[in-house]
Amino acid sequence: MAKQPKTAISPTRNEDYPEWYQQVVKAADLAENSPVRGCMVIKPWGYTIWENIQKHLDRMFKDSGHVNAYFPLFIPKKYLEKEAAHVDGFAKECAVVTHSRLEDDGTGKLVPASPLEEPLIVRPTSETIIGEMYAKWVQSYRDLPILINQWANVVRWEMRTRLFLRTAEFLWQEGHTAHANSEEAWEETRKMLDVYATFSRDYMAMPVIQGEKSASERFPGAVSTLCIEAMMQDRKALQAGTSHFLGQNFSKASNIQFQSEAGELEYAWTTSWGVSTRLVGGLIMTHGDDDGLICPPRLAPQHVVILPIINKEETRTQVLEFCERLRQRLRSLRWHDDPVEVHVDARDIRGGEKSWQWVKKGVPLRIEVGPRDIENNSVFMARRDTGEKKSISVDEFVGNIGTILDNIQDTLYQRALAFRTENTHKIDSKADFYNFFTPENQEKPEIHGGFALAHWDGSAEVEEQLKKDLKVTIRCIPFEGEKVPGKCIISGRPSAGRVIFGKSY
RNA sequence: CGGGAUGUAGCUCAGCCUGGUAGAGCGCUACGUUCGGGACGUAGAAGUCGCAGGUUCAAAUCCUGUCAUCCCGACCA
Repeated sequence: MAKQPKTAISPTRNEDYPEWYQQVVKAADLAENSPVRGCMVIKPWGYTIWENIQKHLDRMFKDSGHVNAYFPLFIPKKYLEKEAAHVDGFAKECAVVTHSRLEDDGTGKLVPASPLEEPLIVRPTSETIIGEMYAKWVQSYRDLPILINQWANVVRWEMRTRLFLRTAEFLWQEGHTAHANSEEAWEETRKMLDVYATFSRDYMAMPVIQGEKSASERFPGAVSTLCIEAMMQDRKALQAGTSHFLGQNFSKASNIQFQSEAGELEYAWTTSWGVSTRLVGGLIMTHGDDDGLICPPRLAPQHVVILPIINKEETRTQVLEFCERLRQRLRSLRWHDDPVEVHVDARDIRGGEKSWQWVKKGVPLRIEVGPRDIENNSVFMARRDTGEKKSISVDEFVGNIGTILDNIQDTLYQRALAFRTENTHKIDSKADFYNFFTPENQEKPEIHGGFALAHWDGSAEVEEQLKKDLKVTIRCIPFEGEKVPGKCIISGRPSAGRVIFGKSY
C-alpha cells in the first residue's frame, strides 16, 4: 500500500487556503494556466459549470424582459475618454491595439506594421460603445426602455492573477439598460441585483448579502453600485455580482437623448449589471472541502456517475448492461425541467482511483454497481456533500433521485449559511475590531476574521485607515436589517447604521 | 513600474559550489498478479539542460548578454 494523504487535496483548507484553492482547481480539472500571461484555459468540467450558470441566468434575464445582443470587442479610444471617472478607473488596465498588420522583418520575425489611426481598446466593459449605439436608437420616450444583455469576454490587464477569481481575460454577462426616468432605472438596478441574489441562493447554494457599495468602492462612472457579497470558507468576502445605477452620467457622455411625453429633450437614465466566471471561484470556495470540489446539483455537469465494479471477467457484460439500463432510466427523468445528467465511467482503471477522481470533481452522487448489487437489484450510493454511503434498491433510488438531489442542494446552502452566520459578528469597539481582523501568525496568516457589523461615520478617511492598517474594507451597506443609529467605532462620530466590514478577494 | 528568485523528461524537482557518459519521484506504454475507497512487480518510451555568445581538450555546471516565468510592494468583476 502506497502511503496516501488522508485527504484528496493537500494542503488542507486550514493548512494553506490559497494553495488549497489552486489544488482544487487542478484536481477537479476545472482550468489551468495558459501560455498567455494572466489568461486561463477553462477545461470542459469547469466550462460546463459556466454553461449551466449561463443557461439559468439567461432564462432569468429573459423572464424579466431582457434580450441578448452583441457589441464589438474593440472600443475606439475616444469613446473611453468620454466619461472622466470611467477613464480614471479603467485606463491603467487596458489592452491597446495599435496596429493592423504584421510583416516579416527579413529574419523570420514578425513585426507590427500599419499603425491604426486611432488605437482600439479591448473592452474592459462596454458602457461606452453600447452608449454610443443607444444614442442612435433612442429618440422618443417611446423607444425606452432598452433592456439588453450581452454574453462576452472582457480584458482587464491585471498584474496578479488567480484562476477564475482574477484573470486578464474573463467571461461574463453585462446587462445595459436605458430608461426614461430615474425611478425606473433605480427599479431595474434593484431588480437585477435580486435576480443575482436569487440565482446565488437557488442555483449556487451560496448565500449572499445584498447592499450598496461605499463611494470608494463604486464602479467608475456610476452614481451608485449595488452588490451581492458572499463569504468564502477562509471568511473573506467575495464580490459575486454588481448592479450599477449610472444616473445620467453615461447618457450625457454618449448623448443618449430623447423627447419626453411633455416634448422636452431629456437624457436617458441607464444601468449596467454583471456577473463573471468569478462565480466559479465562489462556488469552489463556498462548498469545496479537503477532498476537492463539491458541485451544487443544480449546476453540476453530471448529477450521477455510475461506477461499474468488475471484479471477475465473467460478470463484465452483465454489470455493464445493468449500468447502461440504469443510466437510461435516470436519463429519461427530469429534475427542475432539465434531464438528469448521468455518466457511466467504464474506463479500465482501478476502481479506487476512478472513484477518487469523481470525488475531486464534486459529482453529487456516485453509484457503485457490482455483482452483489445486481443480485439484490440494488446499488451502493455515496453522497458527495455528507459522505453518506448506503445500499439502496434500484427502484427506490430512481424513484427518489429528484428528492435526493434537492436534499443535497439544500444541505449545501444550509451549511454555507450556517458558516456565514457563525462568522458574522457585531463589533462595537475599535480594539475588538482590530483584534477581530488581526491574525495570530502575521507571517502566514491563519484563517481569521469574518464579517464585522460595525458603525461607520460615512467618511472616506476611516475607510482608508482600515484598509491601510488591516486590509479591511466596507463590503457593503446592507439593505436587510433595521437601521439603528450609533457611533463610528473609529472616529466616534454619528453613524446611520451598521455596515459590513471584511477582508476581500 | 521598484525589490527577490527560478528556468534540466508531460508534471514536481535533484545535479551546478569543486567542469568529464543526463538523474529521481509522479505520470505515460506493455505484460503479469490484483480489484466493493487512492495497488504492486517487471520491462520500456521520453530531455538541443530557456536562448545567444564567450572561456576550455571538454560546459547543465564558470563568465557575459538576453528572453521568459514566479514571489513580494500601489489597483481590481
